[in-house]
This record gives sequence, structure tokens and C-alpha cells, in this order.
Amino acid sequence: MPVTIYQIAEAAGVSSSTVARVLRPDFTATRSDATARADRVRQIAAEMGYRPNGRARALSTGKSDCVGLVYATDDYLFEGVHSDIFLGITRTLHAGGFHLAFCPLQDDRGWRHVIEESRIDGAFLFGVPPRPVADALRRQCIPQVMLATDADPTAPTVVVDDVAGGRMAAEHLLELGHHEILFWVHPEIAEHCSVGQRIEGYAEAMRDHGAAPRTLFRQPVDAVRAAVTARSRRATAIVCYCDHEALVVQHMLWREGLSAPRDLSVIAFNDKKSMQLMTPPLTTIGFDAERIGSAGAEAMIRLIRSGGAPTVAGATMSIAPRLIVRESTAPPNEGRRRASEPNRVAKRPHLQNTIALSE
Amino acid sequence: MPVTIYQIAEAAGVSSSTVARVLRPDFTATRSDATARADRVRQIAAEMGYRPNGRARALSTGKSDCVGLVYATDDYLFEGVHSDIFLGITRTLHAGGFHLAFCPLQDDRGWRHVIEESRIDGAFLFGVPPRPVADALRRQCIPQVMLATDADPTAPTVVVDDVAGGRMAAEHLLELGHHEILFWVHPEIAEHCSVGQRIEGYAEAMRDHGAAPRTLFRQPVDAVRAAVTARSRRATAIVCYCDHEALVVQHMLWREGLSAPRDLSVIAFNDKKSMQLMTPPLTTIGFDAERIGSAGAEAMIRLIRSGGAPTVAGATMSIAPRLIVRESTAPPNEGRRRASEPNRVAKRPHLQNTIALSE
DNA sequence: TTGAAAGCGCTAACAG
DNA sequence: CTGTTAGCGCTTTCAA
Repeated sequence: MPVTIYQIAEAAGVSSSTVARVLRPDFTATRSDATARADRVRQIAAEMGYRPNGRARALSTGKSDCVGLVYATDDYLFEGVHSDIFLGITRTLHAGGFHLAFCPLQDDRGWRHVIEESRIDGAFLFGVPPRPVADALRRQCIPQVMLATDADPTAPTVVVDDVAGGRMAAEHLLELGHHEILFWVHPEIAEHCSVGQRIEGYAEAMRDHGAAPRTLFRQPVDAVRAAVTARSRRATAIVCYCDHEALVVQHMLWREGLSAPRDLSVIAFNDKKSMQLMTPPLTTIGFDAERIGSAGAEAMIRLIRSGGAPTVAGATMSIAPRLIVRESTAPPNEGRRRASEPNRVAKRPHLQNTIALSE
Repeated sequence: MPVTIYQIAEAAGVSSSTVARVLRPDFTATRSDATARADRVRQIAAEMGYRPNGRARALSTGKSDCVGLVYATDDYLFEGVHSDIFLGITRTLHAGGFHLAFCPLQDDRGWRHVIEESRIDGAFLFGVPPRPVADALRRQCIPQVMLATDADPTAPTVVVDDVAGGRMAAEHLLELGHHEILFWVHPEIAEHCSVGQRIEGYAEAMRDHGAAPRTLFRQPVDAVRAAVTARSRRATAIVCYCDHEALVVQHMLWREGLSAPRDLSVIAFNDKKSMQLMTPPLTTIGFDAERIGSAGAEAMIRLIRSGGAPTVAGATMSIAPRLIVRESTAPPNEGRRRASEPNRVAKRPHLQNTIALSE
């Protein structure tokens, strides 16, 4: 049986409020007799193995110290950079005295249990929630932080500057001398604001350099194959929306007896570990995904502590992407001349930022 | 302001206990006047937008309807098959009226907040927790379910039969005609019971077939390279502990100008999506990871509902692995004769179970 | 079947 | 600085 402040109060011969007060982390005494008594109470509490009861405190304060991770579908829940975002969230949240609970929207029962029954003090959102959920959050006055989406400018938001990312990707290829550069979005990719933004940045950069954007939006890999093996206007480089396209492209090339960067320069987004071990290691646009989570959690804690003060509109934090050059990009036709060279890093002088492989 | 049962009671002209009783999901009335009154109360509750307060219920019942996901380190939290296990857990848990909260052990504050302050009704463990955590769980009488680990036979456990998996992997290669078969564990792999079990199954199968086990335990990739390029007793096949080794092997082969399965047959564990898109698609030992989570959650709900009844020792559920043959394994030396063939599936008749690629 | 009343364990006013 | 006194919103006896 867990011990309560009343049992401690009785054992120490003081009132329960004294126990509660003394045990609070921010307690300070000025008079020395008070300090002495406080120490005694604390010692007794420790001896009796006292632990505050979070459930009781939650009822009393109206705060659960729990934040919800609200997601619409778990199909892609742990895909891509989500995992790193979650790490950032949990690390920051736990350090601040909160914990994180899953809150899926797929099943009505799930989110009602968590949101409507007042089990969370705040909600992380990865997109605009459906009407009933949004209403419930508003009714319960639950502060919201939007992550990796620009959907609702009235809530604090942490986003990646994907337009800049799209630019960087295209510019890297343009600077290598490419002109026929594809942008590919796989049909299976879920709708997300980053899709349009990356395309936008890519298209801008292309036009700035007098090149024509060639976007393969939600098209099958055959479209890529055709563009890469065409006689005229053969594509020599491709920007992949994310790592999935990169894998598929790589696979397609392999089936065709082609390879990157000899026949096609490949650049993608999201710097997952496995990208470094692709053959060749993938040039990519990466960003600090964990930072999205930690920045979001910091904002969340601030919001909750401030008692859900009216959100400052436009409180958007933007994470800058960065180019990580590895071996899947090269000047056009360069490799084609010496197709049979081995794949040694040392022989590819244009590689400077190559990250050491974890082998 | 959220509405309470008292407000409903007043509006309906009944007592708060009647409201509470009527609103309970299992309420049934025999007398018709009671039914009528119940309907009226329910309607008023609906009109007023009543939602039960989970925090209040938690205090009153001593149950939070929350289960903790207890993990020692988040370094590998979302790696490998964990994500799928989590999916299984959350889906089953939410359907049963529970939710899941992260509970990291790395930071003292984190787990004390969740476990010691009685915020969870149960705990999923992925290994034996350190002493203070185990003590806290016991003191709070929090039921435990162990997942993907065989550490504590006194708690309900869901495991994968990794000895069988190791056997299957080795036997597949042996049946293809291989004799010099490596088993490789990368130095970065965290300690886990599956390591030893997979090795055990592999070694058994090897001995059964009169072959000598050659285990490279926590050795760098150079050891693999040496074995694969050796003049005598050249290794023609390798069993990788998991997908990470497979990536590294694949990469190493590529650097050397070699390829699978021509120069080395490669088989690994864990059937992640990206394995299908490797070049070549990876033969692997997979298993239904989501099932681990859902089975664990089912056991958990049972435990919690039964009021933490004394656990039946040996309540271990085992998930069977299965061999998924793709293109990274082939008879030894087969490919070597026709090194310049293209990588078309159609030309590799020994491939039968090849799974359609999601391209 | 209903209502009154006593908790659950902690927080928070407010006198003293 | 301490103790008293009400709650927080729901569950749960136990009479009526």
C-alpha cells in the first residue's frame, strides 16, 4: 500500500499541509526551526518510502503532466524522420517533468479516451486534425504545437524550410553541370506540405538557371526509367522527394544494368543512416529532425506553463536543411567515360563532405 | 468549462449517483420508468456536452488506463522491428480503452515521473530493468509484460523463436550447396538475447550438416572482407545478424567490385521494407513483428483486468520466423560463371518466393 | 432502483 | 510559518 501525506503527517506529528508544503520542490524556509522540522518530515517521508500520487495531483491541479502525440494514421508513423522527431520530443518532455502518450485518430475510441477525457495537457499535431478532434481540443483548451507541417499558422509551429531544401538540391546538380534534372514523387507518398515545397524550390532554381523543371508527380518508376533511357533530352540527374524514391531509383538502375552517378546523378531528402550505406552512398538534403521535436517540446512546455496564454500568431520556427554531398552525384557523363573503375572513394576527387561510414 | 455529473444531475433533477450510474456503459434497467429516466439523463448529458473526466476517474478507481512503454535507451528505440511492435501495441491497447505512454529509463526523472507517481497500470519491458525500476514496479504492483526478450521467465513474454530463425537461415544456404558460411554480428549491435539465439540456431544447423560454424562476433567489416576474398576456405555465404550488417556487407562488396549473390550469398534477419529494394533484394528471415505487440497488449489488458492476479510462470508466447527468399542468395559459384548477365528477375529461375516490389 | 455520504490523495485559500 | 477547511469529479458503499 502506497503511503500518503496523511500517514507522514501523523508519524511526524504535523498537519498534512505541512507535509505537502515541505515536500514541494520549491520549498524554502527562513526560520531555522522550520528548516529543522522540514528535514525531519522529509526524512520520515523517505523512510516510509513516500511517493507523490500523480493521479491525485492531476485531479487536484487539473493537469496531467502528459502531452499527446496526435497522429491521423499510423501507416507512416515511424517512417522517415518521424522517429528522430519523437526522440527530440520525449527527451525534452521528460526532462521538463512531462511524459508523452500516443493518441491515434484512426479509431474514434482512441482519441476520445485521450483528448476528450482530459488526459493530456497539450497536443502535438502533424497536420490539421479532423473537425471533431479540433473542436475537442478547443473545447478542452488544450494547447497545440504543430510539427513538420505548415497547416495552421495560428498555432506554434516547427517546420523545415523545404523550399530552400528543394533549391539546394537542384542547385547542387545544376552546379555540377546538369541540365535535364527530374523531380520525382512516388505514387505511394502521402500528402504533405513538404511535397509541394520541395518541388517549388526545385522549380525556382531550375528556372533561375534557365533549365526546365521536369516533375514526375506521383508517377510510377517507369516514367523515370523512360526519362533516363530516352534518346533525346535524356535526364542525367534526379531529385527524389525522399529516401523511398532513392531506393526505388537505385533499384531500377540496377535492374537496367545502369548505376549512379555514372548514368544518373541521384539526390534525395532526409538523411537516414541507411542512406550512407547505399551503393553508392547517397547525396542528400538532411536536417536536424530531432531538433524539430525538441523545439516543439520546448514551445509546448512554455505554453502549458503559461496557462495556455493566447498563442502568438506566426510563432513559427524554421529548421534549415543542409546539403550532404556523398557519392551518388557527379558531373554529367563524367563517369560514363570510365565505367569500369572501382568504387573507391579516393578516386572521386569531387567528394569532399563524405561522411565516414559506420562500418 | 467542462460539465460535471453534478450539473447534469441538477438539470435533470436527479442525484449525481444516478447520473454516474446511468452513464456507465454497462447500465441496464428492468423497470420501464427507470429506462425512461435514464434516456432523459443521457440526452441532457449529450446536450450539455458531457465528457467524463479521466483524471477524476483515475483517482477514484486507482487506475489510469495508461500503460508504459519502458525502454532503457532510445538509441535504438525506433530501429529494426520496434516500430512494428509499437504499432501492434497501440492498435490493440487503444481498442481496449487504454493508451500508451513513453517511459525512458535513461533519465531518472522520466521513469520516476511515470512509474513511481502511479501514472501507469502496466509496463511493457524490452529487457530486465535496472534494480530501482524493478523495485518500483513491484512496490506499485504494476503488471509487466516482456516483449522480444526472454529475460524474465516469471513475467508473461512474447518472443521470436530466434534459434529456429538461425537454423532456417543456415539451412537455406546449406541447401543451396554452401559450406563456408559466416555469421556476422556488427560491433555496434546492442546486447540482446536474439544475438546468441540466432548464432545458436545457425551453429546447430551447420554442425548437423557437417559444416564448421564461422562466427564473426562483433568484428569489423574487414573480417568479413578477408573471409570473402581469402584464397583458401573462401566464404561463399554469410548470415547477417540483422539488416544493418546486410547493408554494410552489400556496401563492402560494392567497394570491392563484388556483388551478391555472385560472389557472396547474403541472408539477414528482419524483413524491413527497404530490404526488398536492396540491390539485389535481400533474402531474409522475417516474422510478424506487429503480432508481438498485439499479443503483448492482449496479455497486458488481461493482466490489468484480472487485477494483477499472480502471473502464471512460463506464460511465454513464441512467434515463428519464416524464410523469405529473394535474390541475394544463390548456389555457390553459380553466378560467377556468367558475371555479366543483367539483373532481371526472370533470368534467375531458383527464385520462387520473390515478393513483388512496391515500385 | 435511487440518493446520501464518504472517500481517492493532493492542492490551495485563508485564518491563526 | 502552520493548521484548518474545502474542494477537484468520480466511484462506491449502504440505507431508504
